[in-house]
Amino acid sequence: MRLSKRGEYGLRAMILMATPTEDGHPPIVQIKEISQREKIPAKFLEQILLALKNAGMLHSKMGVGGGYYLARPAKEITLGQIVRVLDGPLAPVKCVSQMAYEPCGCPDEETCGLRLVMSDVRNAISALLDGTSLADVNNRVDKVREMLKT
Amino acid sequence: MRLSKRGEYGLRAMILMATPTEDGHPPIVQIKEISQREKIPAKFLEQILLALKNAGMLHSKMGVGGGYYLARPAKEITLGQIVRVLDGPLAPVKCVSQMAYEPCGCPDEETCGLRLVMSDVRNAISALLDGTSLADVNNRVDKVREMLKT
DNA sequence: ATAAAGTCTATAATTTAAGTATACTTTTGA
DNA sequence: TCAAAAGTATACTTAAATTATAGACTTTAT
Repeated sequence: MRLSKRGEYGLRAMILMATPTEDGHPPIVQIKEISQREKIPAKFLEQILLALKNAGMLHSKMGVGGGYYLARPAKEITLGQIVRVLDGPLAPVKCVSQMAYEPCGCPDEETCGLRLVMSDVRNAISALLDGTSLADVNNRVDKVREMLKT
Repeated sequence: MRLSKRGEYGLRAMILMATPTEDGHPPIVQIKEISQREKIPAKFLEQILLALKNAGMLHSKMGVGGGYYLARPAKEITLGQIVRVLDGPLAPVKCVSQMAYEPCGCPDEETCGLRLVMSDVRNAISALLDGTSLADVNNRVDKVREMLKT
């Protein structure tokens, strides 16, 4: 049940880009900066951000002073969306996937025990990842920081 | 977040072996039979059952009339145990694994947003898989069968 | 014009997954 | 006692996915 490096790096990068700045604007961030701060190979990150851009979750600006920034407000981008773009469906087995259903070959799907359970697992994962936005993540981090300060 | 074929086949085989028979005994089942009923390549299944045996979840009997059977009652074997043997830790990232923790390299683990969320995901998966025994699965299948009958 | 950025595509390196092969041991029963 | 039925053990192969690197190109600000 592992998240790939691709997925992990992409999530880290998106969370970083969703970190609010003084002014209200979505911060514009360079690949190089993300790469250094999160210790992600720059060329690998490049591909990941490009995929996210092509999926419509990021915008970019070329040239001097350019970089990437969120295409939508942080509270409208969920972790589930990001993971699906980078790692594919959330479901542990294809036959319980909402996004990419495929039969799994059991004689009778309706009475397949594995399917019944894995369907619950997929729903639990989806509830968490589709229910958590980038803004939620950063709010949570802030709360933890508050707690630790005292 | 995908379950491997190894994990999937192993779960299917275990669920099948946990299917109760008339007498109370744990049924003894041959590789060949499981392989045919579940459409799993026999030689691949062989390795999977061996791993499960070496992990103490199955016993076996060699020779004519031999086969595999559950080492413990079906209600004492959880899906989580099986998945861990065949596919490794449930956690999406190593740094939230209970069984096989490893640092994931973020500057500060306590305030890592990804870690906070993935920890929830791992707990949700664990709650379901460690909370569901082979007996639970078959009871559930029986219930669905009842429902469909009417 | 030049340097700083992203774009695009190819390819290399590594790892993992999935499946096959083969030689062996144990047990039963004709 | 020996042949057939079963599991044991390990090695090997193949294919695919993952992770990463390389290089040539485009856009933009100054």
